[in-house]
This record gives sequence, C-alpha cells and structure tokens, in this order.
Amino acid sequence: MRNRAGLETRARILDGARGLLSDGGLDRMTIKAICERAGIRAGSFYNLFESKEEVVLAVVREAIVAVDPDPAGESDTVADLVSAYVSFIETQPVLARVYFLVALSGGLTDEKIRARVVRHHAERVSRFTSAHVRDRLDLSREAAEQRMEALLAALNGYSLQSLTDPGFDLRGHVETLLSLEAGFRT
Amino acid sequence: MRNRAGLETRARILDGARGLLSDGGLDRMTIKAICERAGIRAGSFYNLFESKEEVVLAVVREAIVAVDPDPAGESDTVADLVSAYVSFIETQPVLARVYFLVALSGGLTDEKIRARVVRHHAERVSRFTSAHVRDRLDLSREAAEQRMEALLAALNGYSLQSLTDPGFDLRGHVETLLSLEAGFRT
DNA sequence: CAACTCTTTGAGTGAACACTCTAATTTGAG
DNA sequence: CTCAAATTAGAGTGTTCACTCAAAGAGTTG
Repeated sequence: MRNRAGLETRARILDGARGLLSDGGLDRMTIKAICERAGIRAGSFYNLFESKEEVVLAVVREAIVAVDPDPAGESDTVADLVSAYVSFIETQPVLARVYFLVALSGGLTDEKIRARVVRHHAERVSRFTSAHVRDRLDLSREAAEQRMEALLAALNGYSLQSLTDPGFDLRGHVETLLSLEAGFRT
Repeated sequence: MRNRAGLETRARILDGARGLLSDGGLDRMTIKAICERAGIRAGSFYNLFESKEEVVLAVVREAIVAVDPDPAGESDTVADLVSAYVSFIETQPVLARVYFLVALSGGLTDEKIRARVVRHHAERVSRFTSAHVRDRLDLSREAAEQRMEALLAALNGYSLQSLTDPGFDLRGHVETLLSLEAGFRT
C-alpha cells in the first residue's frame, strides 16, 4: 500500500471539516481551520483534495445520506421511519441544519446540490408511502402519498423549529402528531 | 427636511440588500454588491449605516414582521389565517426565505434575532389556537394548541419545500391537507 | 448669496481567504 | 539498500472582504 499515510490524512481532514461545520457552521470552516484540526499545512490539504468545495460537498453528502438511516429497508413501518427521522435530528442537529440550509440557500455555489436535495425528498416521500400502503391496505397509493407528504411537511416543520429553539421537545410533538392522526400508526 | 436624499439612498440600500439576501443568501450579500444594486459607492453606504450587520438586521426584522399579515385580527378563522400565510409565501418568497434562513442559521451573529423568531412563532401559534377554539367549541385550549402547532409545522414544512422546489404547488398541497383533516375547517 | 450641513465620491487600508509551487522529507516496493 | 513515488512543509500568489477617510459636491436655511 503506497498511499496509506495519504488516506489517514484524508480522514483527518474530513473529521476536522465535519467538526468545524458542527461547531460553527460553514463560515468557520476555512482551510486554515481545517488544517489546524488535521495537524497539517495547507500544501498537504491540496495534495489530497482539489478544492475546499470538494470537502464541503463530501460532508454535505454525508448529511444527506445520514438523513436516511436505512434507505434500502423494505420492512419498515411508518412509525419506524418517523422514529429514525427524529433520531437523526436529535443526534445530528449539525448535519440536519446543513441539510436545511443547503435546501434553502440554493446549494452553496452548486445548483446540483439543491437538485439532489429535491430528489432526495421525493425518494423519502416514496419510501414513506410504500410503508404506509403496507400498513393501510384500504388506501390508494395516491391517497397514501398525499398523507405522507403532509406528514413529512409536518416533520420538517417541527425539525426546523427544534433547530431554532433548543428547548423544543421534538419527539414529544411528533408523538402527539401521530396520536392526533391515528391512521399514521400501524 | 435636511436629509431627504439620505433617506432615499437608505431605502435603495435596503432594497438591494433584501434582494441579494433572497437571491444568494448571506454569502452573496457583500457591501460591493449592495452598493452596485443601490447605485452608490461604498463611502455612501458607510455614511448611512454603521456596519453591514446593521443592514442585515434591518432586513431580517422586516422579514419577521412581514410574516404576519394581520397580527391584530380578532375575527379570523383558521382557514383565513392559513390562506393569509400561503399568500405571504407566494407573494413574498424573498422575505419568507430570509425568515427561514435566519431561523436556521441561529440568528447570524445576534442571539436576539433568534429569540425574536421563536417568540414570533409562539405568538402565531396562539393566534391560530384562538381562532381554532372559536371554530371548534368542543376542543380544549390545550388540544386546540396541539393541533395548531401541528398545522403550523406542516405549513412551514410545505413552505420550505416550495422555496426549494419552484414547481411545488403550495396552495394545492395546503388545500389537500385541510381536506385530509376536515376538523381544521370551519 | 453666504454659511452650513448632509451626501457622495473614489482611492486606499489591512486582514482573511482559497489556492499554488518548489523543494525537502518520508515511505514502501523491488 | 535503492530509488521512485507519495507526502509534506512553508512561503507566497492574487483576490475579495468590510471598512476608512479626506475632499469635493449638492441642497437647505437664514
């Protein structure tokens, strides 16, 4: 293995970038700060990455993937998916915030990122809908999709609020929502 | 009036800043870009504003106030309030985006702004709840509040999506939501 | 018209930024 | 052990940023 050291440095750079994003957002995520955390100089950074954007996109891609704890799951119930979503927001508020910021601000400098967020949302609606029709055989796919779009809108709205107001009880409110609309449960 | 010209320039600066914040977020909102839109030089900017932050805060304050089309209304129904909210998002997507960006980014450098957003949301929940108990006398205030928090979360989630995906039919989805949960209507 | 204040200009400041380049060093395969 | 490739250091590039300042210009008031 001829580039073991490089791979280790790569990992340290990504760790540093992720941590910075977590601590202070995109603004504090400078090359200098990343290199300090990784214990290297700027030259080493550019030996392993083409640009800062490449690192940002890598971390953002992590965030988008992380929103989906189990993208391949075929046996999840809606309640499982909701619980996984809430867990993500609770344990990874930083990535969640980045996800929403990217969605809102049009994707840093890159339009492709915004498109990816839109596509990702559509896939999630589809997954929730599949789970919902498994639970509720009386619903048409169209009706189930409308209901899941509404559910996801509410989840996103609650998440937005929990990111703004640290004292907000996200899981409690989501539980309440599920009990208001009992049909969402299995 | 000894400072008429200054007031006009001030307005042009705020217009430019608002547009920039909406189009490209805080990153694109530079002094140079603001001055270009306002048709002035940097020196004029600093004759009228202490700092860039002052302009950002002014625009944000605008956005927060603008989210409430009729804060004093006492006779509105929930459907009226929902319709007003949708109209705001449709007609003022710029301010709406700013509002969400501020909520998400933790209030720029100023903690007071974040607190203001949180307080504003609480007031809106209260107004929706008052309207809901007027419509549905069978509900307790607590039950009505839970329902209105869920409704507002869904509205915020839908709005977020419409700001991300220009093709999203916000009013249609909100209509669907209201018909799914018929109790929201009068 | 004269005095004064408000407004605008436009060059200029230093700091921070992403990024480059060359030369030195380390490393692992042969 | 040798040597080429991978890795690193560290000074340096040009650009952009928010912001300053002295001086010229414009408009209001007495």
